[in-house]
Amino acid sequence: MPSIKDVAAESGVSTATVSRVLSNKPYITPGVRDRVMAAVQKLGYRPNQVARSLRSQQSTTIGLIVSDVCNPFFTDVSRTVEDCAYNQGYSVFLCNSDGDEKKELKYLHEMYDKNVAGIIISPTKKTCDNFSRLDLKLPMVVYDRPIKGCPIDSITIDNVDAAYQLAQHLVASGYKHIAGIFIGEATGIERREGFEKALKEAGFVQPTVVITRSTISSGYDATRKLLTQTPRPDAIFATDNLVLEGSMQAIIELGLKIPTDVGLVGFDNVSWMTLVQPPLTVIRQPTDEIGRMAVDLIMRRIEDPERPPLQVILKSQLMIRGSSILPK
Amino acid sequence: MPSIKDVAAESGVSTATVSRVLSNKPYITPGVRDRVMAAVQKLGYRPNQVARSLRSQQSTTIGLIVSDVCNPFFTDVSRTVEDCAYNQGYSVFLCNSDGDEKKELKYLHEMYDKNVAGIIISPTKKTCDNFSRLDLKLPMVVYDRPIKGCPIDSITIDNVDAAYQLAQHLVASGYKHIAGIFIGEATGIERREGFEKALKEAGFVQPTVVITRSTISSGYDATRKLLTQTPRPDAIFATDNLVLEGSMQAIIELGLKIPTDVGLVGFDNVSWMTLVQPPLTVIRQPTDEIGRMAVDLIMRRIEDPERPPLQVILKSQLMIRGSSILPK
DNA sequence: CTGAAAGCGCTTACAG
DNA sequence: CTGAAAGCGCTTACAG
Repeated sequence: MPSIKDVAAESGVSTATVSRVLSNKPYITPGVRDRVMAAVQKLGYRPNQVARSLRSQQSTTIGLIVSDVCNPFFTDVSRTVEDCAYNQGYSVFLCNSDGDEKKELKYLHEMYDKNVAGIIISPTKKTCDNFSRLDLKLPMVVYDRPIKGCPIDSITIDNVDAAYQLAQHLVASGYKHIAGIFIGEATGIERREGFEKALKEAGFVQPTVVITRSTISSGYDATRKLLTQTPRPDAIFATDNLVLEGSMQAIIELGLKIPTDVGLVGFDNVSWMTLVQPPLTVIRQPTDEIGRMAVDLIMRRIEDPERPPLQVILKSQLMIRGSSILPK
Repeated sequence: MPSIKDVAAESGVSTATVSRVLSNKPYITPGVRDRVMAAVQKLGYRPNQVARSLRSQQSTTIGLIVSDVCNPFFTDVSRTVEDCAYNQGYSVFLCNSDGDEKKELKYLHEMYDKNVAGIIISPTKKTCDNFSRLDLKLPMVVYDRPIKGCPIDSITIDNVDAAYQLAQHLVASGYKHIAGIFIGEATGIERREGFEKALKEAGFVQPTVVITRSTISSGYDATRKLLTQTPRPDAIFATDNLVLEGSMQAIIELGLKIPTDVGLVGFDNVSWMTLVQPPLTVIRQPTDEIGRMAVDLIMRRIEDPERPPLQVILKSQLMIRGSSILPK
């Protein structure tokens, strides 16, 4: 592979000049620019990004840490991030933390070592709690989860309010014994808060709450347990699409009917949710907007490390469908 | 951030020795090793991967090109690739080609410029056809799609046979007018071949075949068209999970019943497919095995660029469910 | 077993 | 407007 030296030799200028032409620096004599470009063309020269990155201490890679790209919420966000990054000439490093802070930390360091331009992350609980101690000296944007005590660019939805509305909707539909399945961290805490608020306002003294992990199988287990106890809940509120999927599995297996035996609602609007019978009522998160905004914020942070951090709260949307409507 | 010079100064040895200790090179006096490690610890030194990569012409990054990470087949493969790579000390660069060879080529070059250790790719049609002309001089593993006229490590399933079995199953179930929806490239061609073979053997002279793109909406459109013409097909064979999802949408919208009005089968075993009524009959692809094998092959190729290429063909599995069983 | 020195392929003050 | 030279932070023959 030709290096910048070969291009310099071919076009009869110094490597400095070749570098300047290629970086679109000003003050180049037009004839020189043409000669350099011709040499580049002729040799099929492509600048070595590793050398460029080492020397300039910059790069065109951004790191993206999700808890699990197989969760459709994160899949969608990742896709949008990748698209937007691509449009800005950046590429992305994808890592799954699995909610494991060890893994997350290892990835954060690895990204740092590889000199990424910035990191977009949905952090684990520990990292959320101790964000200020992380101190990676790198442009960072947090999404999906709230960071405490540290001014940083972040993108979230109003989870308390969204959960509140979703639970209110169940109440308004006439369900009397509503159970919620949440995870004990991140968005789970806020969603639980909104859920409990709505139920208390409706006069349900002690709402049933189960804490679990964000997987299909734990949603399944939790739901099975809930629906085989007495009194049996007549509606289930699932904290996210994975738990919701597990819940639906369990309900079907138990031979119960949605929405009459059990109402079912949750978070995340995944395409299969309108294919099942009945279709599922959910809070739709604006995954596109989240991804787009994350790239936007990280780019602006890379450009100006000193600008004041932005806390963006995006609108979510209650999608009412058959799974939560009791026939009169 | 401390550099190797600082560690050398702190431990009273040369940078060469520090480098040797950190790369676990042999012939280090134990006392020296300890002093260096202590200095590393004390300073919190982390080797700069960019510098290391530039100098050694190696790296611990592998590139992964999928057509679209939002397609659950690719999501699953990507996740496994990331996991396996992580276990080997590698991280992954994820890119979506969208089946666009321009984008794909740009990414391939970018990966080359960033000095990745190797690339795992499900190539576009054009790249499949002209693989030998690509000539990136980089370890490569191809998956999902067949490469012609070029010995290269690859991982596929026997799509012709899988489709043959799936179509045979429809025939055996008693469907008489079976239509197939395929894409005009990649796996679509082979799946169509197996489909047509089974139908011809069953005496269906001219099987109905529609060519489309691999998206939910094009599956939807194709199915709507098929099911509103006369004679109406009594079964639909969808080339992948996205087309299958669109098909199901269309069938529901038209008010037709599966499996009685229309049988429905396809490729890819996605978790929602057992949640819908009736659950869908599909060919399950071993996404885990594919991802694991891809990383395995790329590692072995990185280790030994000269080893003879392997063409791995993995077993798929016919999962018979309610969507293709006509009641007697 | 260890160090001095060259060099990976660029960019960037500095000088002219 | 351009070039000579230094240097980003490592690794690696080479010599001892």
